[in-house]
This record gives sequence, structure tokens and C-alpha cells, in this order.
Amino acid sequence: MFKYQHARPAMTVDCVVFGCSLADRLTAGLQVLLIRRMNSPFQNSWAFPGGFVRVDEELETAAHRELVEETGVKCGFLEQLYTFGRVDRDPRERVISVAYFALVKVTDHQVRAATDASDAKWWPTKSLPDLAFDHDTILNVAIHRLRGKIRYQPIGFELMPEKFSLTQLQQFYEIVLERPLDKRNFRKKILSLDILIDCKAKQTGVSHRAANLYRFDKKKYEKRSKQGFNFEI
Amino acid sequence: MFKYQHARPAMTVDCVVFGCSLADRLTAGLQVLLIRRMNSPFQNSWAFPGGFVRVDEELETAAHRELVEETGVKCGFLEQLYTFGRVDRDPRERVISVAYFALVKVTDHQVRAATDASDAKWWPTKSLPDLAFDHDTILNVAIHRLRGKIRYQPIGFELMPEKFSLTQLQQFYEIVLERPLDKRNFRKKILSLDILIDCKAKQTGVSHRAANLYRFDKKKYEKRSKQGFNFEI
DNA sequence: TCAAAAGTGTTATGGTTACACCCATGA
DNA sequence: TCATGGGTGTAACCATAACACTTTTGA
Repeated sequence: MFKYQHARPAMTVDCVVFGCSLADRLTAGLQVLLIRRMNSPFQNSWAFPGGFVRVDEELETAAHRELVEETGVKCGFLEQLYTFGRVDRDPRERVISVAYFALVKVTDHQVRAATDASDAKWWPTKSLPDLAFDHDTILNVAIHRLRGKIRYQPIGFELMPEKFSLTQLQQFYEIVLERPLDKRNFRKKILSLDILIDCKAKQTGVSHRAANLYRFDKKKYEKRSKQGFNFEI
Repeated sequence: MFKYQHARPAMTVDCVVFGCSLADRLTAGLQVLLIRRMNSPFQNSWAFPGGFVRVDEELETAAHRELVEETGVKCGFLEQLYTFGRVDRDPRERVISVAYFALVKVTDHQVRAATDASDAKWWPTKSLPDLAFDHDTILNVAIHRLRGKIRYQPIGFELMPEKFSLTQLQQFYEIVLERPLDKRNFRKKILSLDILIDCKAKQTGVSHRAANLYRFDKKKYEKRSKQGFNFEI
């Protein structure tokens, strides 16, 4: 038992994990990773993976831990999104949640539910179930952040496979920005940034002209960033 | 006494309040509001106004309350900045702080210290004392946010007097961005946005040609924002 | 009349947009 | 040979950047 002179809010972290499926036209689109809650409140509802912060644990560590525990996913990119603290956001008691914003390659991980989650899976953001707590609000903030951020930080690559075609990259931008982009202009722009490495390899198993594949040159990007280079799409 | 099964971090809010003094050349520059801590830890050190969040109080309400209590300042603009939760950021125990970012017109308020603050005053960001806790980190994040944000949101007006000259506005941008701007281009740009109202009044008591005064047309800005208009400097 | 800041237009440049056809591949 | 997506260049337009002199005012 821990005793305090004043009542204290509980502290949690929640992770909004985005993935992007480009595999086929039917499931294409932005995906978000949800777990099905095993316990009350909102038992059996879908929610973002997350949970209580341990008193001697860094916030970001807690976010990574909860994500792995509940879904088995280790994400490559994770940053703080916003802190949600509405007094009535949890019916049990005052709970303040630091939300994190994460990106993973959908193909990289087998999702498997555990601990407080009876199920865990990717959902297309366009057809989500009702979410627990204020998680719909959190999602809106996260999508807004993603949309803003891909314009001036090369985070799109976190969602791409290791080797990708320019068309795949463009598709990702179109999905997130929700508008079509001109193919020639997009290519001109992205190649002029000089942060892609030509893999000298082509797609295989496609029944049309095979696209050239590229990798993101993270080293080069970071070096040039320090020199004042600005990524911008 | 309040008892919990697990140890809980304490929750605080801190306010980074910016003001801008354009009155004279000597004190010109970005100012930040600090209080002198009355209690341990960091007794007598300077810190941002802030304090514990009550268990039934909204985070933003707590930020406003602490700011008024400790400094007497009511701010016009306040938004969440970032949550700082490093395990070792407070020597007493685990304290997670939601930092807020606020802007006030320096001229609007008489600063007066109270409650936990033995003193409260504006400091130029260019010559600050050592700050308590991790408040230097918080300040850096806040300045970075301010610098980014003035480019695409008309928050500069929150720091201007009600009626201001274009030169004053330009000075503010120069101070925050830390680079000179071209007078003609700045005026052309800001006037073309069509969000200023010509007061049809001039500066008084200056020993040179009196500048025309303007007001920010908040109504018009908000209306046009909804229609997809983007402020950008 | 002097000092100090206000106010004002034009040109060059570079980035963004719009746009249509041929190419390579597997079925 | 057909269907499918891959790959490519140019011209118009617009926003930004650079730049210097005249005007007004109070001391």
C-alpha cells in the first residue's frame, strides 16, 4: 500500500501505432493497431495498446513495454503525441494518459495479443470499430500529426518496406494526405532531395513493367539535416 | 491519506510564459516569466510557474490557476507543450510535468509574486539565471515551438499591444526567428494576408515620422481559416 | 535643419504546377 | 497482342528575394 497526503491521478501511456498496407488495392490504406480489452471498463471494446506507467520507469520505456506486451510489436519510430487528461475520460477514476505516436512496417511483425489484450490486430483507419475511452479523440490528433509531419520529416520511410518503388512511396503520401499527387512532380521532388539509394534492383512477380527499387539513406539524411538541409514534400 | 496499491508519480503542470518587450532597444527581446521558489527543492532558484494538479481539475485549468496564483498573470493564449517525465527530474520523487506554452502582452499585467513564489518577474531569454529542475530543457522545447509556430499561426499578435505598428510586428518576428527580415517584403506579405485592420491612427510622442497603427482582426482570421485560408509568413 | 524611423515598387529567380505519351513485362 | 503500371520533359505561373530613396515628425 502506498499512501499520499493528496489524492493522485493514475498515469498511463497509450500508443497510436500506424502501419501502411500497400500490398493490394482492397486493403490499401492507413492501418492502426488496436487491442481488444480483456478487462473492465470497456471490456471487449477495441482500444490503443497501453497501460500504467511504473513509478521508476521512463514514459517512453513504458510505451514500448506496453506495446510489446500487448501486441508483440516493436516499433521503429515512437514519439510523444499529446497528453490527455480530461477529468471524465476514464469512468473509474482520474487517469491521465500520455499518448505516443508510433510507426511500424506492417510486414515486419506478427501481431499477437497477450496480457490485458484478448485480441490484437490492424484496422484500416477508414472503418474502425467504436473505441474505448477518448481514444477516438486521440486518433484524430494522431492522424493530424501524421499528416502534418510527413511533409517535413522523412517518416514515411518507417512505414515502407526496406526496398520500395517510388509509386509505393507516392501511394503512401496520397493515402495520408488524402489527395492525388502528380507522378512526375512527385518523382522529381523526391529524387532531387537526394536521400534515396537506387537498389539497382527491380520488382519481381508483377505482370507489368517492373519498378525500380530504392532504399532510404538514413545516414545521409541525418548528416545533411545537421548541415541545415530541410526535407519537404 | 489516500492509499493506492501501486506507487504513483506526482503530476504537475508548468507554464512557459512568453512576453515580448519592444518598448526600448535596451530591453528589447523575448521575455519569459519566472518565479523564485520559496520552498525546497531548488529553494530560491528561478523556475517556471507551476504546481500540482488537483485530482478533479482539468490540466489546462491547473495551468491557468497556478499561473494566476504565483504571478498574478492571466494569459490570453495557452496550449499544451510537452510532457516531461524523466525519472530523475525531481530529486524528491517521481514527478511528471505537463508543460504549457503561454503568450501574454507584457504591458497588460502587473506581475506580483504569491503562494509558493517569493518573487516573480520577466527575464530576457538571452540572459537567464540557472533554472530549477529540467526547466532549461523545457525552455528549449518552448522556444523551438514558438519559432516554428509563428510561421503558420498568427500567435505573434498575442504578444503585441492592442494597436501596433508594422515595424513592431516585424521586430517581434526578427527577435523570435533571430534573423533580419526585409521591410518591404514583410509589409507586402502581412498586408496581403488581409487580417489587419487599419486603425486610422498614428503613433504619438515619437520624434520621427509617426507610424500607422493596426489591429489584428481575429474574427476575420478565424472565419477565413475555416474556409481553408492558411496564415504563413 | 537634422536625426530617426516610416513608407513605398520593380525586377530576377527559383520552385511549383499542369500536362501526355512511350516502355517493359507477364498473361 | 493486350492490359497494366513504369518511366520521362517542358512550359506557364506564382511566390520569394533583393534592393534604395523619399517622406514625415519632433527636437
